[in-house]
Amino acid sequence: MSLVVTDTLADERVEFTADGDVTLYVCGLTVSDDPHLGHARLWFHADVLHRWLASLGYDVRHVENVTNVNEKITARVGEHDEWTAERDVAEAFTATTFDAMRGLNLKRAEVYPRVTEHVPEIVDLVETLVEKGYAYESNGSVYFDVTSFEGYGKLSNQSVDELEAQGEPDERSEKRNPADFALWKAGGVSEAAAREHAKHDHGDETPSGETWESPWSEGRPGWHVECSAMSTTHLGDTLDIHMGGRDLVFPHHENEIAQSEAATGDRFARHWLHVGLLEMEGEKMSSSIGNFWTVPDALEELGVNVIRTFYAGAAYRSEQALTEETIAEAEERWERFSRTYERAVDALDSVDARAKAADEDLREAVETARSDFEAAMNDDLNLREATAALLELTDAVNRHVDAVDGAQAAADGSRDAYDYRGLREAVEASRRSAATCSDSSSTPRATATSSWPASWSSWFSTSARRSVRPGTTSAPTNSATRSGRSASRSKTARTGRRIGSSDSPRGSRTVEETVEFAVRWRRRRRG
RNA sequence: GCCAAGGUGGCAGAGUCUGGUCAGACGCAGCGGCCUGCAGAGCCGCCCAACGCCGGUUCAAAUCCGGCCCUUGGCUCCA
Repeated sequence: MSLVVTDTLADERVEFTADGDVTLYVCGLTVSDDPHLGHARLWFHADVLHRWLASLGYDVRHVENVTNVNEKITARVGEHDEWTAERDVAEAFTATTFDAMRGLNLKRAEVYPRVTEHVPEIVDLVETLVEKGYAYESNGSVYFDVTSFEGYGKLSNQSVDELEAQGEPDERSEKRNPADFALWKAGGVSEAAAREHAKHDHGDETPSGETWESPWSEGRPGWHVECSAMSTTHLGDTLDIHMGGRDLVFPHHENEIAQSEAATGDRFARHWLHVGLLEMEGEKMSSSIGNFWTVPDALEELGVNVIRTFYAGAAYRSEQALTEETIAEAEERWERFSRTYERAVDALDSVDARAKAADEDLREAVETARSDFEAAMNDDLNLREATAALLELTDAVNRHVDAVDGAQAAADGSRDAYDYRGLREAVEASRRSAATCSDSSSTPRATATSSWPASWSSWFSTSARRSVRPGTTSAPTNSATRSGRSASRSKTARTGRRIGSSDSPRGSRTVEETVEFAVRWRRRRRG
């Protein structure tokens, strides 16, 4: 059985094939703010894809860019005393981004390239495009001529004619066509742009950002070119998979295809995977809308286990709703996994676990779960279905342990036995099904019980044990106590949860307050 | 207006490619039972019945075709 994925460019489900190794490029973050759960949704699904491909035997070469040149970053220069330049701001948010990724237990990419370290490659790429006649210089800036690239619009199904008709003709524009896009922009960040994105008052000194020398002008890289330059540098001309948020299909990814394929003459990406948006009250979670929940805050509040379980509740290509209810569901699911895990471990370790005891129901459930899980994952990484398969297995494990416990408790004093092999196979099946390695340090008990904790929890977390018995975990992170508290938290205590970055200018808000904010914002926006 | 993704039960969310097994998965919420001193957890059952609307194709449509309505994202700057 092989993996099938939904490919945006082909506009259909296609069988994924590659020989030996897979090059995976994930369209990463612009580090102008704390990462939020919307960003993390992409990271999580890229992580699962990475793990699943590895389990299928591929050597995954995963690259994820860090865009650290942007006017939104520049706009925040001066917000704190130590933020004296664009790089300072970018470094601060790169650090919080990496912390967040670490906290979410993501497998590391091979490299996280930064724009600032790839300006020569970007200049090379732009020069190639100019030489080949796909780009032109205008007042020190360089633009890509969309009419020169035959396939322009093929990813987003737009025609150049339509795009041209939509654009506002501007006599003063440096562009030949309204739909052309910048590859190199002369000068620094404009005052208007710096002001628009600023969260504080610049006073007399409006920051203009870093600039670099180029054959055309001292200026800044264009808006889509960094992904082309960095992916090509690290993974070659043709990527196996290019992954990103659905909101980036146009123009970002469309432009990446145009400039990359025009420059190399080769296909840019064999497969395009787009992750659906995370919605909050019907709108996408977005820094600019303000309806966001930062990853650090969510980790603090929910713990990594619940967050990953939440993401596993919907397929990558679907949109997903973040509400009190959907979070509560993830908490319930995670706690259910954890409890069942505890019971299975206790039963396996018990003196009443016998190799000769056999529970056909359990063993059949193991087989079913194993094949259902694999089928679901291969079917376009259907995580909700895959999770369902594991939950069916928890049913069977609980049935088995219940039955034995029931017999033990019977007044007749008989001694019934746990199906050691069945339970152990549940462990093994889960491991093979999930086929992922755990990055976590193992507790002694986890080692003794083979890989169940590693496999089950690896989809969701670092260690299943934390959630139930925080005291026994060997990993000294605060998510241990966090999860432990979460397990015992009453339902009423869940309401009124604070969301939003606590140190953001907006301050901390409840869900209700954020929703109110979003509604007001939308009204204002639509006049 | 244009392009894209969607509109499935109280919620959430699979299924739509390859029409029938889909009155329908898994989970949450709700109800009942078992278990338990009680509760929780766990197990079993129920939840009396959902495929945006209209038309078409077909023996048969959530699934194909056409039209319409609605939601979200993108289409200006910016990555």
